[in-house]
Amino acid sequence: MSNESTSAPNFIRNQISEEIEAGKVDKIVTRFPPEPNGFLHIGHAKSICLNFGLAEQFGGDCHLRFDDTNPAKEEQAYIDAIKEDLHWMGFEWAGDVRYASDYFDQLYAWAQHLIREGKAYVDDLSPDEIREYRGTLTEAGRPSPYRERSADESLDLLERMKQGEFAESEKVLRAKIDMASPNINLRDPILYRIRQANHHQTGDKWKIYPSYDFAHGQSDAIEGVTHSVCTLEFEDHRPLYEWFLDNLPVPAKPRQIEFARLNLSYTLTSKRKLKLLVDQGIVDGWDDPRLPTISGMRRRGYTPASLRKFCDMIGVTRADGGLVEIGMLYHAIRSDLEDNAPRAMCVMKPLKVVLTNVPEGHEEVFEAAGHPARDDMGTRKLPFTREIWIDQDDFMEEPPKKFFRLAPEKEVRLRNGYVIRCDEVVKGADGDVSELRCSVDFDTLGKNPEGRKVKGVIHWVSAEHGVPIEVRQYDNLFQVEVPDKDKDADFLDHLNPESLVIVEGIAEPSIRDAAPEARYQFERVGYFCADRHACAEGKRVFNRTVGLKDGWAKAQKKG
RNA sequence: UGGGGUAUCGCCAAGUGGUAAGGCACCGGUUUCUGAUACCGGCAUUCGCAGGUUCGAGUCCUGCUACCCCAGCCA
Repeated sequence: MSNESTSAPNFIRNQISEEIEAGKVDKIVTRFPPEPNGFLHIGHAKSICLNFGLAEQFGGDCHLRFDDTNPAKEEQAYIDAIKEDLHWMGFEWAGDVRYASDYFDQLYAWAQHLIREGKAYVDDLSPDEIREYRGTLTEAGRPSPYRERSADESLDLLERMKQGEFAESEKVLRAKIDMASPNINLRDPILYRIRQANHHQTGDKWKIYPSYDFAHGQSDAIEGVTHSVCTLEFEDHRPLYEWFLDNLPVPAKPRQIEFARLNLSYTLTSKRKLKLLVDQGIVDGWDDPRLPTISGMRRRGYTPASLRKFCDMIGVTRADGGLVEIGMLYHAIRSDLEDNAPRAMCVMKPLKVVLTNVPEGHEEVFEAAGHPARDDMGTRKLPFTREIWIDQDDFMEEPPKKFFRLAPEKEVRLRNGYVIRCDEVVKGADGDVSELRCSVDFDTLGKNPEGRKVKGVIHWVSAEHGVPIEVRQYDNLFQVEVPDKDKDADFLDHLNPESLVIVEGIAEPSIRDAAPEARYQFERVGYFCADRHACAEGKRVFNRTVGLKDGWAKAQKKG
C-alpha cells in the first residue's frame, strides 16, 4: 500500500516540534477515542490521520480507546466495524485496544476522592430541576439544595447508586465548582448518572456510568497520553478537563488541543443523521457507497491512500465554519487510481455496430496494455468480431462541430483496434437508432491511416465476448452543498433522486474474474470497483467510484 | 444581550515585523489510440472592516463587523 506520509505541517505538529526541541517531551502519546455508537466517517478519517500521523512522525504511540461511557447507545458491532476501518486505513494502534470502561474502578475511586475533598456531591434534583438551576447563557445558576450535604452522606449515596438502589435520573454525582461561572461546563457538571443498561464490555457490573468529562481526561492521564487532540466544540470543556487533572491524584497531565472538524460539501457527517438514513432504509446500510462512512467509501472504491491524501490536502487548523469542496475528495481518488488502476473497456448504454467487411465468424485478438504507463500491469486480450457494442453517447446522427466520435460518413478509432467508418444508420420502428453498419480500415491497427487524421477514439466491446455486468452509478446523496444548513427544514428533502442509477453494461472479458474490491478504470468513463459483497456472491457488480473528468461535457455546457 | 473561538484568492491552506507558499477549481496552450492523464503558462499590489504604532504590518495595538461553538443525566 502506498504510504504517502507527506503530511503537511500544521499548528499542532509545529507545537509538538517546539516542545520536543525544548525538551518538554521526549515521546509523545496520542489517542483516537471513538464512541462505538455508529460507523466512522470521513471526519473521523481526518482525526485518525492526525492522531496516528503525529505518533508516526514523532516516533510516538497512538492508542485506540473506545469512549464507552454510555451503554444505552453503544454496541459491540460498532466496535468491530471501527477496528476493521482502522486496519483498512493502514493504521496500527499501540498495545491492546483500550476502553474507558477499563478505568471504571479507578474513576469511581477518584469520584470518592473528590467527595471526601468536598469537591463533589450527590444531587437529588430531577433533570428538569437541574436544567432550571443551571441558569442560562446570560444568567448565573443557583446552587442545588443538596450541594452542601455531607461527604459521608454523598459517599453512601454514591455507593448505593452504584449498587442499583435508585432509578435512572433519581440521583447524579456532581462536581462542586461554580454555579455562577460564565462557562456553563463549570456549573457543577455531572460526573456520574444512573443507567440500567447492560454494558457491552462490563456487563451488569455497573449501574452508574461516568460522563464524558469525568472519564476522558483521566483516561488520557492513566494512559500517559501527552497530547489529547479533539475538535473545537470541546474547547469550552478544556477548563473542566484541567480542573479534574488538577484536583485528582492523576499520574500525568495531558494537554487538550482542539482543531476544526471537517465539513464536506454535498455530504453529512453527523452520526445521528447517518444513522437515521441507515435505520430508515434510505441507504443500504452503514457501508452504502453513497455514505461518507469509511466503510461506505471503501465499498465505493476509495483507497486508503486516497483518504490519507485527502486529509493531507485539507490540512488541520482552528478555522471553523469552512466547507471543503467534494471535488477535492474526487481529485484524491482520481489521482491514485489514475496511477494504479488497470484499464478495461465497458459499454454503459449499448448500441450495436455491425462491421460489414468483417466476415461472419471472424475473430482476432488484440493485445492491449493493462495500464498505458505501467508495464508491470501486463496486457489483456481483446477479442474482435463482426458485431460489437459501442456506447450510445459515442454516436450522433447530427453531430455538432468538433464532435470527434462516430456520425454518418465519419470515422473513429476503436480503442486498441481499427479505425471504422459509419456507412449506414439503421432505425427501428420507433425511429430510434437501433444499429450502425460500419466498415473497417484494416490498415490502421497500431498506426494512423494514410492521408487523414482520425481524432476520435471510442471504447467498444465484442458482442460475442462481452460480459454483462451490473453497473451502479453513484452520485452525491444530496443535491445541495450543505444538506442540513436550514435547521428548520428536513435534510431528507435534499436527497438526490439520482444518487444511484443502475445500468446493465457490457464489459470486455478481462474483468470476468475480477476479485471483490478490484478497481478498474473503464476507459473514457470512470473508475469502478467490484462490489465487495455482490462479487463475493459470484455476481458481477461494479460500483462507480468517480467519473473521469469530462472536458467534452464541460465544453458543451459553455456552449 | 454571558462565555469561548475564527477571519489570507471561488474552496482548502502556508505565513510568528521585512515586503503574500502550495493544493483544488478555473482559464489559455502543448502532447495524446482515454475529449482522461502528463506537461507549460495564467490566476490575491493584497490578507473581514476602520483607525493607530513602526523606516517597514497579513503579522503589534485599538475599535468595529461577520461567522462557529456552549444552557444533554450525549460524546
